[in-house]
Amino acid sequence: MDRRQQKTKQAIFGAFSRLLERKSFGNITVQEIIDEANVGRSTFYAHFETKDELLREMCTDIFEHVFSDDLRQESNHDFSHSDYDFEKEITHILYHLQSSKKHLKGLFACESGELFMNYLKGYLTEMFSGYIEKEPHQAPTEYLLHMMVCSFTETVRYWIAEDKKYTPEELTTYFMEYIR
Amino acid sequence: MDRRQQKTKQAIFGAFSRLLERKSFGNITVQEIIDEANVGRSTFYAHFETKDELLREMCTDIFEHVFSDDLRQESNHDFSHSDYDFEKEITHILYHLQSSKKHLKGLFACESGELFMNYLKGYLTEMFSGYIEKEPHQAPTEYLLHMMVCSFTETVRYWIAEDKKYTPEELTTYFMEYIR
DNA sequence: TAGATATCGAACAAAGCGTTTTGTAACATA
DNA sequence: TATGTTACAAAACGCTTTGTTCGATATCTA
Repeated sequence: MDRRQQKTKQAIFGAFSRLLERKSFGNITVQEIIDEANVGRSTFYAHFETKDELLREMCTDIFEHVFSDDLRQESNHDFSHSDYDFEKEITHILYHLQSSKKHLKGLFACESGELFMNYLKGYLTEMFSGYIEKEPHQAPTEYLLHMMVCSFTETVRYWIAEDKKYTPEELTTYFMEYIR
Repeated sequence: MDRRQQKTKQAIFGAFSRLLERKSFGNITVQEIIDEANVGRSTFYAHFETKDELLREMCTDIFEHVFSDDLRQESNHDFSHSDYDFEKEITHILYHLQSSKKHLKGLFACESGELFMNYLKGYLTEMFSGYIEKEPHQAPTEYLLHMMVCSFTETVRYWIAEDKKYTPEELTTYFMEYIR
């Protein structure tokens, strides 16, 4: 890929990410993005059809980067016999997320987070479904799965948004204690 | 208040709510709202300065309606000795929410939900803080509070979004089981 | 009924969007 | 190093949406 294209794309991603930290997605204009990124108008549209497309692409980029090696394992998650494996996987994911913290902050902070969140939730739903049903419960499995997935994304949100200084291991402990 | 104003405001609230069920807040135009509500352009702007203002006003309306009697109690929530009271309060809130289901669906369904969610979370944070610290725990209290609040809003979202046919009592049971 | 006021409808400027064009600079390659 | 290719900046464009204004009309209140 052309060096110029890389630079432009990175400039736009960076600018967009920075803007997302202080404004909601809906209130950010293309003009602001290209001003912040210092690229021409036509250049922006050469790379992205729309603002939504930019968001989508940034999300997939990050998601694929964060979960690339996990996805390669063909995600055969079966935690039915081992709490330890489950915890290890959680910590593993948190490490990945930590390394992408810079861009994630904007994505988790505001309304636009929905999109990346949905990627994450899709992945987690599959992963967590192996962990459920270990103990008998009244609530529908579907409900518990939904709640566990949301609890995890909210844990991450709590962690990222306020720059909480916990290690992935600490956070895993807290999370496991919460969902018991 | 003038009967015409009431009718107009209700027409706009209704139209907006219906649109929110099928489109995200950012993609709804004022034109669509006034077409759906069947009111003139100038009329809309006579009532609301902007689209965001409409959202804000609808949220406060619903929130105040749902929690009006609870708020009057000066919210002296102290559940330190009684799980029963806590459960009763939860069920109570769910009943209120159920009665406003129509408008809430749009607010919970999409990106715009953030605003109403934040009202709700503010209220719940105060309420839940009395329930925490009953058992010793490793995780920071702040974290647990955040998680409990989010768990509740997610429970409601799960309930509303998919028109799950649980009674407030059933849902309370599930929620209490989850947060234990 | 009379006076007040909410609404309608149309027209308007301003801002944002997405496209197109032209000239220039950075690139890959031979 | 020379050459063709590609990405970029800048400006102009038509279009959509926004938010305002104004006079005419319908509907309220008292």
